Amino acid sequence: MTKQEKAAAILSNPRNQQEEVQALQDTIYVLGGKWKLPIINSLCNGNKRFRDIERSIPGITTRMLSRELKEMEANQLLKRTVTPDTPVLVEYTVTEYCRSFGDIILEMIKWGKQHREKIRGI
Amino acid sequence: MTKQEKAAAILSNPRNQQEEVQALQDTIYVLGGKWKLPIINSLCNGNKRFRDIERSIPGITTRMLSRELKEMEANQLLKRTVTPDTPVLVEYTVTEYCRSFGDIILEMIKWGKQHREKIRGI
DNA sequence: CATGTTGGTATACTCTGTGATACTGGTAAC
DNA sequence: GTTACCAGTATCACAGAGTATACCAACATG
Repeated sequence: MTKQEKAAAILSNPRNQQEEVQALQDTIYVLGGKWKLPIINSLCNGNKRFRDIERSIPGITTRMLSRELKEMEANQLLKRTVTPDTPVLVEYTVTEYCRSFGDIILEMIKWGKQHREKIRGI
Repeated sequence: MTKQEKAAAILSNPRNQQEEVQALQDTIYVLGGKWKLPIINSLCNGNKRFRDIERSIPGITTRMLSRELKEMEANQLLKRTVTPDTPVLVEYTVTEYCRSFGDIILEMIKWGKQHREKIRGI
């Protein structure tokens, strides 16, 4: 490493840190709250209908689910499809964009499982 | 797949889903809020002292930082070390346990960066 | 024809996470 | 001796996230 390279590294390091904090905070903002990740997870697990999603997420209320679904639809994280047969069928599906959270969700599930084992193990 | 295997798969599937939602919600609970992940990230980046951590996280207030550090210390996510030289030196470091969030944080930073690029690209 | 399901909305309430501001006691630097 | 840094604490205040409960219209099931 030359002198200039060192200097560049030193100077660029704080910028990278700033960038990373920024990126992290952005993600936290988009996924904010108790419910968005569980909803995405539920959809990815094949649940498409309102009541199915509701039942698959312990603790969520219809109001919260309704609000979050709306917000996430507005943010292009999922698609709402109405099939006007009788009875009307409403289906929610994740967008490709939303699928990009897959790795985060998997890591979080992994952590949660390990955590439980650890606690149980004590 | 035999009949029994199929049945077992069908029966075990909902249980796995339940388990996964549970794990996900546990993780969300532990990492809840705007600040815990940025704080862990900051510590992992080498910041140890209160004001350094504070400066490294845009938007955080001393009050929030103080609260979160206390809570995280109580939950064994980090260690507080006081060196009673004059002036007193207080240092925070992550525990091994806390390091297990590393993968989640990396995935979230990755997502945040891609998100920014995507938005900039439009 | 009473009951249950679906896809939600309406209203009212709690509460806590977060922010803004100020302050403290000790040390160090200028 | 005034200013600045460290490691926080103390109050106050608020929006909005989340909860609880009830309700609706349309259809299906027994």
